[in-house]
Amino acid sequence: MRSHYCGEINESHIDQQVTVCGWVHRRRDHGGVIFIDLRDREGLLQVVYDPDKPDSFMLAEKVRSEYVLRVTGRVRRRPEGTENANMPTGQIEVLGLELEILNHSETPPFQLDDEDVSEEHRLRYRYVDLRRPEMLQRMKLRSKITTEFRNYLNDNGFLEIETPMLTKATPEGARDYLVPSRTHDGAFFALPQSPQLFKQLLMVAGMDRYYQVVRCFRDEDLRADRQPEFTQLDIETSFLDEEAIMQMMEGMLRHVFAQVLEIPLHDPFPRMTWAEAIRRFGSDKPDLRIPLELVDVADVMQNVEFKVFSGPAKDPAGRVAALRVPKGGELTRKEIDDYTDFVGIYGARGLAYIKINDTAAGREGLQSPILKFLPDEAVEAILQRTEAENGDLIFFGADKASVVNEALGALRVKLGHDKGFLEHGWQPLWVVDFPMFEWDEGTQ
RNA sequence: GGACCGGUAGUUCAGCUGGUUAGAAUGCCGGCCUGUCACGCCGGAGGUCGCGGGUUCGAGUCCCGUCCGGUCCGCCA
Repeated sequence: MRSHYCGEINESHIDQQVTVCGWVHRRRDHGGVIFIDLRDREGLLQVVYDPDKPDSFMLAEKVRSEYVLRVTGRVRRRPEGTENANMPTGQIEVLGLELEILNHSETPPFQLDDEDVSEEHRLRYRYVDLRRPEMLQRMKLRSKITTEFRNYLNDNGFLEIETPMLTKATPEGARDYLVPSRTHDGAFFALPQSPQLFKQLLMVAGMDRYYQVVRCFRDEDLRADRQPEFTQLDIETSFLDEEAIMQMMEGMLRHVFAQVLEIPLHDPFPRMTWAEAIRRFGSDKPDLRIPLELVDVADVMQNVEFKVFSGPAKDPAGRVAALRVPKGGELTRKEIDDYTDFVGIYGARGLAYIKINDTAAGREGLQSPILKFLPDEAVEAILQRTEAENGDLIFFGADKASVVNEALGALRVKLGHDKGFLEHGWQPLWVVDFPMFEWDEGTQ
């Protein structure tokens, strides 16, 4: 019978006899003394075996990584100078009196403390991967987050209600996952892309405030951050206006961040219209941790000789924008070429730039393949509008507005990560006043 | 559906312009070690270089095909 978790034993247990069960995280055999770090869901505990107890000592010599043990022993303070400050249980240890090997283990397919194991391998041996303390922490974090969502919503009069999984197709736009019916030959269930219809039924019925931590399914191709099967917090309310909903949701996020991470979020969250987000960041979900912004320069490009710029500048559906990169002058030719290829993915046909070496030296202080196409007034206006400083670099996008937004928006994020512009912390933001419709440009 | 990157000991990787017996770290096995905590020291085992074909005197390396994995675009909110 286990008396304690490994990780919960501390100085208050000194001189007590305890029985712990867990996995061998590591074994250090010094010939005359053997240390075993025993692991369970609450942490690590050092167990010591001396030759004075020959039976258990001989067993301890046979122990290998990931064996499952039951250990009975006496908690004691570690000898002076052998404490381990890096371990929560580092002030104490258990002197092993008895040892039972509950299960042997084959050599693990990878080391649990190896950070570099490929995801493919970790998934193949998921039963080992899940033993890693990092995975445990993530599971605990997830559990804590959903618990705090529930706490907040329950306190605000919400009902947690489950909705069906095996249903009819409720088209959201994605492909449905289908499940063949046993009883109706040739018919299929569809797995829900979201509980949309069901929660609306609940509102019609007067349930008033509903939420669900719910699995949803969309049969579309994956991305690094997008899986076909995922969990969302689904909410529906009746008789609340937009303002009340926003405040309630803000309150929920502030509650969860405070309870789970002890991070205070802004109160209130800043708000930005969709149009402003697109204009300044080229995205309807801008990452405000990156301090780079798009600046419109179409008006100064309308009459330049350079048709690549003047064309989109005159086109009502076009956009010409600049993106200033602080200290971007340090970018190498190869890096600029790579970024040019990068924006090509989004349909941009090129990536013009100006390096600013010395703003006081006029055109002589600038370096750019397109400088010869631009009159002084245009160059002047660009430098002023982007607030360029010596050592900066300005990228340009000129094309259909959607191409410029997507290309420079993505470039902005990539530069933020590549060049260390990403500021730490959390920047929640409401983006409001989305358009009701968008053009389908039929790009296939 | 498309573009790009990758596949070499158990694991993570190196292997240049083709050239002797394919290396490192870690893990594993054995030996030594009574205070370590990524213990240390000594020794050892471990490879269908994803697969198939081609070029060549010679292919891990070059070419073609194919399978698998990843990232992104399309798609998806």
